[in-house]
Amino acid sequence: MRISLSTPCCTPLQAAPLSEADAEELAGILKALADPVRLRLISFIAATENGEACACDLTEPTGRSQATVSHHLSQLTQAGILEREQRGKWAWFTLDRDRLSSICAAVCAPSLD
Amino acid sequence: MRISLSTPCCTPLQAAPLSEADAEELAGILKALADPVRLRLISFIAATENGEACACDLTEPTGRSQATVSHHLSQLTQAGILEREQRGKWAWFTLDRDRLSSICAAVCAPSLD
DNA sequence: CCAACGTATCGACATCTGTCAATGTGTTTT
DNA sequence: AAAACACATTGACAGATGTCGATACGTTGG
Repeated sequence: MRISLSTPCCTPLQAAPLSEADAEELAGILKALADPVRLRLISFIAATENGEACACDLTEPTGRSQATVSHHLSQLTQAGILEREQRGKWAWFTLDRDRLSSICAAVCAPSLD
Repeated sequence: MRISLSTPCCTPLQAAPLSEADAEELAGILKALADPVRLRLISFIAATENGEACACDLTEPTGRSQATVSHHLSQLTQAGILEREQRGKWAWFTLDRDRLSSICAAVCAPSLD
Protein backbone atom coordinates (compact mmCIF):
# COMPACT_ATOMS: atom_id res chain seq x y z
CA MET A 1 0.00 0.00 0.00
CA ARG A 2 1.74 3.10 -1.24
CA ILE A 3 -1.01 5.49 -0.43
CA SER A 4 -0.64 7.49 2.76
CA LEU A 5 -4.03 9.14 2.30
CA SER A 6 -7.16 7.78 3.91
CA THR A 7 -8.98 4.99 2.24
CA PRO A 8 -12.20 6.17 0.62
CA CYS A 9 -15.45 6.44 2.56
CA CYS A 10 -17.21 4.71 -0.28
CA THR A 11 -16.55 3.25 -3.69
CA PRO A 12 -14.03 5.50 -5.43
CA LEU A 13 -15.13 7.45 -8.47
CA GLN A 14 -12.28 6.91 -10.82
CA ALA A 15 -11.42 3.27 -10.37
CA ALA A 16 -14.34 1.68 -12.21
CA PRO A 17 -17.83 2.67 -13.33
CA LEU A 18 -19.89 3.51 -10.28
CA SER A 19 -23.07 1.55 -9.64
CA GLU A 20 -26.28 3.46 -9.14
CA ALA A 21 -26.30 2.63 -5.44
CA ASP A 22 -22.67 3.64 -4.91
CA ALA A 23 -23.26 6.87 -6.78
CA GLU A 24 -26.28 7.62 -4.64
CA GLU A 25 -24.26 7.03 -1.48
CA LEU A 26 -21.35 9.25 -2.47
CA ALA A 27 -23.68 11.94 -3.79
CA GLY A 28 -25.50 11.98 -0.48
CA ILE A 29 -22.28 12.68 1.38
CA LEU A 30 -21.18 15.33 -1.10
CA LYS A 31 -24.57 17.03 -0.84
CA ALA A 32 -23.85 17.56 2.83
CA LEU A 33 -20.74 19.50 1.85
CA ALA A 34 -22.26 21.40 -1.03
CA ASP A 35 -23.83 24.29 0.82
CA PRO A 36 -22.18 27.61 1.67
CA VAL A 37 -23.52 27.81 5.21
CA ARG A 38 -22.37 24.28 6.00
CA LEU A 39 -18.94 24.94 4.51
CA ARG A 40 -18.60 27.98 6.73
CA LEU A 41 -19.64 26.00 9.77
CA ILE A 42 -16.97 23.41 9.02
CA SER A 43 -14.47 26.18 8.44
CA PHE A 44 -15.27 27.94 11.69
CA ILE A 45 -14.91 24.75 13.68
CA ALA A 46 -11.66 23.83 11.93
CA ALA A 47 -10.25 27.27 12.71
CA THR A 48 -10.89 27.18 16.44
CA GLU A 49 -8.01 26.58 18.81
CA ASN A 50 -9.19 23.19 20.01
CA GLY A 51 -10.89 22.18 16.81
CA GLU A 52 -14.25 22.25 18.50
CA ALA A 53 -17.07 24.74 18.80
CA CYS A 54 -20.30 25.22 20.73
CA ALA A 55 -23.48 25.60 18.70
CA CYS A 56 -24.11 28.81 20.58
CA ASP A 57 -21.05 30.36 18.94
CA LEU A 58 -22.00 29.28 15.43
CA THR A 59 -25.32 31.02 14.98
CA GLU A 60 -24.15 34.60 14.86
CA PRO A 61 -21.25 34.34 12.36
CA THR A 62 -23.40 32.59 9.76
CA GLY A 63 -26.15 35.18 9.89
CA ARG A 64 -28.87 32.53 9.95
CA SER A 65 -31.51 31.72 12.53
CA GLN A 66 -30.81 29.33 15.37
CA ALA A 67 -33.19 26.80 13.81
CA THR A 68 -31.41 26.91 10.47
CA VAL A 69 -27.96 26.50 11.99
CA SER A 70 -29.19 23.60 14.09
CA HIS A 71 -30.55 21.99 10.94
CA HIS A 72 -27.24 22.36 9.10
CA LEU A 73 -25.26 21.01 12.04
CA SER A 74 -27.56 17.99 12.06
CA GLN A 75 -26.95 17.31 8.40
CA LEU A 76 -23.20 17.51 8.81
CA THR A 77 -23.35 15.23 11.81
CA GLN A 78 -25.53 12.72 9.98
CA ALA A 79 -23.04 12.70 7.11
CA GLY A 80 -20.31 11.85 9.58
CA ILE A 81 -18.40 15.05 8.96
CA LEU A 82 -19.04 16.51 12.40
CA GLU A 83 -19.25 14.78 15.73
CA ARG A 84 -21.66 16.01 18.35
CA GLU A 85 -21.12 15.94 22.10
CA GLN A 86 -23.55 17.18 24.71
CA ARG A 87 -22.00 19.11 27.60
CA GLY A 88 -24.65 20.23 30.00
CA LYS A 89 -27.03 22.31 27.99
CA TRP A 90 -24.49 23.01 25.30
CA ALA A 91 -23.83 21.04 22.14
CA TRP A 92 -20.21 20.88 21.06
CA PHE A 93 -19.10 19.90 17.61
CA THR A 94 -15.77 18.64 16.34
CA LEU A 95 -14.64 18.11 12.78
CA ASP A 96 -13.87 14.55 11.74
CA ARG A 97 -10.84 15.22 9.56
CA ASP A 98 -10.40 11.56 8.72
CA ARG A 99 -13.91 11.41 7.39
CA LEU A 100 -13.24 14.46 5.25
CA SER A 101 -10.06 12.85 3.92
CA SER A 102 -11.99 9.70 3.12
CA ILE A 103 -14.47 11.67 1.07
CA CYS A 104 -11.65 13.29 -0.85
CA ALA A 105 -10.07 9.91 -1.39
CA ALA A 106 -13.29 8.59 -2.90
CA VAL A 107 -13.42 11.51 -5.31
CA CYS A 108 -9.77 11.78 -6.23
CA ALA A 109 -8.14 8.39 -5.78
CA PRO A 110 -6.93 7.86 -9.34
CA SER A 111 -6.94 4.07 -9.39
CA LEU A 112 -6.13 1.07 -7.27
CA ASP A 113 -2.75 -0.03 -8.59
CA MET B 1 6.31 23.72 -0.47
CA ARG B 2 6.02 20.24 0.95
CA ILE B 3 2.70 19.46 -0.60
CA SER B 4 2.75 17.37 -3.74
CA LEU B 5 -1.00 17.61 -4.16
CA SER B 6 -2.62 20.22 -6.36
CA THR B 7 -3.15 23.65 -4.99
CA PRO B 8 -6.79 24.31 -4.17
CA CYS B 9 -9.24 25.56 -6.80
CA CYS B 10 -10.50 28.09 -4.30
CA THR B 11 -9.97 29.23 -0.75
CA PRO B 12 -9.31 26.14 1.37
CA LEU B 13 -11.85 25.16 3.98
CA GLN B 14 -9.69 24.34 6.93
CA ALA B 15 -7.08 27.06 6.88
CA ALA B 16 -9.16 29.97 8.13
CA PRO B 17 -12.84 30.92 8.41
CA LEU B 18 -14.33 31.02 4.94
CA SER B 19 -15.90 34.25 3.75
CA GLU B 20 -19.44 34.13 2.48
CA ALA B 21 -18.26 34.64 -1.10
CA ASP B 22 -15.58 31.95 -0.89
CA ALA B 23 -18.07 29.53 0.63
CA GLU B 24 -20.52 30.26 -2.16
CA GLU B 25 -17.87 29.57 -4.78
CA LEU B 26 -16.71 26.28 -3.30
CA ALA B 27 -20.29 25.17 -2.67
CA GLY B 28 -21.12 25.84 -6.31
CA ILE B 29 -18.36 23.53 -7.46
CA LEU B 30 -19.26 20.83 -4.95
CA LYS B 31 -22.91 21.01 -6.02
CA ALA B 32 -21.78 20.01 -9.49
CA LEU B 33 -20.31 16.84 -7.97
CA ALA B 34 -23.16 16.09 -5.60
CA ASP B 35 -25.49 14.25 -7.92
CA PRO B 36 -25.54 10.50 -8.57
CA VAL B 37 -26.02 10.79 -12.32
CA ARG B 38 -23.15 13.25 -12.64
CA LEU B 39 -20.90 11.08 -10.48
CA ARG B 40 -21.62 8.14 -12.76
CA LEU B 41 -20.87 10.21 -15.84
CA ILE B 42 -17.51 11.17 -14.39
CA SER B 43 -16.90 7.59 -13.42
CA PHE B 44 -17.72 6.26 -16.88
CA ILE B 45 -15.43 8.75 -18.55
CA ALA B 46 -12.62 8.05 -16.09
CA ALA B 47 -12.94 4.34 -16.75
CA THR B 48 -12.63 4.51 -20.52
CA GLU B 49 -9.38 3.52 -22.16
CA ASN B 50 -8.47 6.98 -23.39
CA GLY B 51 -10.13 8.86 -20.56
CA GLU B 52 -12.63 10.34 -22.97
CA ALA B 53 -16.16 9.55 -24.03
CA CYS B 54 -18.69 10.62 -26.62
CA ALA B 55 -22.00 11.97 -25.34
CA CYS B 56 -23.71 9.38 -27.52
CA ASP B 57 -22.26 6.62 -25.35
CA LEU B 58 -23.27 8.21 -22.05
CA THR B 59 -27.02 8.35 -22.43
CA GLU B 60 -27.80 4.66 -22.26
CA PRO B 61 -25.77 3.60 -19.18
CA THR B 62 -27.29 6.33 -17.00
CA GLY B 63 -30.85 5.41 -17.88
CA ARG B 64 -31.86 9.03 -18.36
CA SER B 65 -33.12 10.90 -21.39
CA GLN B 66 -30.77 12.49 -23.89
CA ALA B 67 -31.89 15.93 -22.71
CA THR B 68 -31.13 15.15 -19.09
CA VAL B 69 -27.68 13.73 -19.82
CA SER B 70 -26.84 16.74 -21.95
CA HIS B 71 -27.89 18.97 -19.08
CA HIS B 72 -25.67 17.13 -16.61
CA LEU B 73 -22.70 17.19 -18.97
CA SER B 74 -23.16 20.93 -19.29
CA GLN B 75 -23.10 21.43 -15.56
CA LEU B 76 -19.93 19.39 -15.16
CA THR B 77 -18.30 21.29 -17.99
CA GLN B 78 -19.31 24.63 -16.54
CA ALA B 79 -17.81 23.59 -13.19
CA GLY B 80 -14.53 22.84 -14.98
CA ILE B 81 -14.65 19.17 -14.13
CA LEU B 82 -15.17 18.01 -17.71
CA GLU B 83 -13.77 19.44 -20.90
CA ARG B 84 -15.86 19.42 -24.04
CA GLU B 85 -14.56 19.01 -27.57
CA GLN B 86 -16.66 18.97 -30.72
CA ARG B 87 -15.64 16.39 -33.31
CA GLY B 88 -17.91 16.57 -36.29
CA LYS B 89 -21.37 16.09 -34.96
CA TRP B 90 -20.19 14.36 -31.85
CA ALA B 91 -19.35 15.91 -28.50
CA TRP B 92 -16.44 14.33 -26.66
CA PHE B 93 -15.77 14.81 -23.00
CA THR B 94 -12.60 14.34 -20.98
CA LEU B 95 -12.13 14.44 -17.23
CA ASP B 96 -9.96 17.22 -15.85
CA ARG B 97 -8.20 15.26 -13.12
CA ASP B 98 -6.21 18.27 -11.99
CA ARG B 99 -9.39 20.20 -11.44
CA LEU B 100 -10.77 17.35 -9.37
CA SER B 101 -7.58 17.26 -7.31
CA SER B 102 -7.83 20.98 -6.75
CA ILE B 103 -11.33 20.62 -5.41
CA CYS B 104 -10.16 17.91 -3.02
CA ALA B 105 -7.27 20.11 -1.97
CA ALA B 106 -9.67 22.92 -1.10
CA VAL B 107 -11.73 20.59 1.05
CA CYS B 108 -8.98 18.60 2.71
CA ALA B 109 -5.83 20.73 2.84
CA PRO B 110 -5.33 20.78 6.60
CA SER B 111 -3.51 24.09 6.89
CA LEU B 112 -0.88 26.21 5.22
CA ASP B 113 2.19 25.62 7.41
C1' DC C 1 -30.05 21.58 -50.77
C1' DC C 2 -32.51 18.32 -48.32
C1' DA C 3 -32.73 14.49 -45.15
C1' DA C 4 -30.72 12.25 -41.31
C1' DC C 5 -28.39 12.49 -37.22
C1' DG C 6 -26.20 14.12 -32.66
C1' DT C 7 -26.68 17.48 -29.32
C1' DA C 8 -28.44 21.70 -26.95
C1' DT C 9 -32.26 24.43 -25.42
C1' DC C 10 -37.03 25.32 -23.93
C1' DG C 11 -41.22 24.77 -21.28
C1' DA C 12 -43.47 22.36 -17.88
C1' DC C 13 -43.74 19.76 -13.86
C1' DA C 14 -42.80 17.31 -9.44
C1' DT C 15 -39.69 17.03 -5.88
C1' DC C 16 -36.05 18.61 -2.91
C1' DT C 17 -33.90 22.15 -0.09
C1' DG C 18 -32.91 26.27 2.74
C1' DT C 19 -35.19 29.28 5.57
C1' DC C 20 -37.73 31.12 9.61
C1' DA C 21 -41.31 31.68 13.43
C1' DA C 22 -43.33 28.97 16.71
C1' DT C 23 -43.16 25.31 19.72
C1' DG C 24 -41.19 21.28 22.17
C1' DT C 25 -37.49 19.07 25.02
C1' DG C 26 -34.01 18.77 28.24
C1' DT C 27 -30.69 21.04 31.51
C1' DT C 28 -29.30 24.44 34.82
C1' DT C 29 -30.23 27.98 38.20
C1' DT C 30 -32.75 30.32 41.59
C1' DA D 1 -40.80 23.77 41.46
C1' DA D 2 -40.51 27.50 38.53
C1' DA D 3 -37.93 30.32 35.50
C1' DA D 4 -34.28 30.78 32.25
C1' DC D 5 -31.58 28.98 28.89
C1' DA D 6 -29.68 25.98 24.82
C1' DC D 7 -30.97 23.35 21.32
C1' DA D 8 -34.09 20.34 18.36
C1' DT D 9 -38.32 19.74 15.91
C1' DT D 10 -42.41 21.15 13.39
C1' DG D 11 -45.06 23.47 9.84
C1' DA D 12 -45.08 26.46 6.15
C1' DC D 13 -43.26 28.59 2.20
C1' DA D 14 -40.29 30.26 -1.68
C1' DG D 15 -36.81 29.06 -4.66
C1' DA D 16 -33.69 25.62 -6.67
C1' DT D 17 -33.10 21.26 -9.07
C1' DG D 18 -33.77 16.86 -11.79
C1' DT D 19 -36.52 15.17 -15.22
C1' DC D 20 -38.70 14.60 -19.80
C1' DG D 21 -41.10 15.63 -24.36
C1' DA D 22 -40.82 18.76 -27.90
C1' DT D 23 -38.23 21.63 -30.57
C1' DA D 24 -34.22 24.19 -32.34
C1' DC D 25 -29.43 24.09 -33.94
C1' DG D 26 -25.39 22.50 -36.29
C1' DT D 27 -22.96 18.87 -38.95
C1' DT D 28 -22.68 15.20 -42.32
C1' DG D 29 -24.07 12.52 -46.29
C1' DG D 30 -26.68 11.79 -50.21
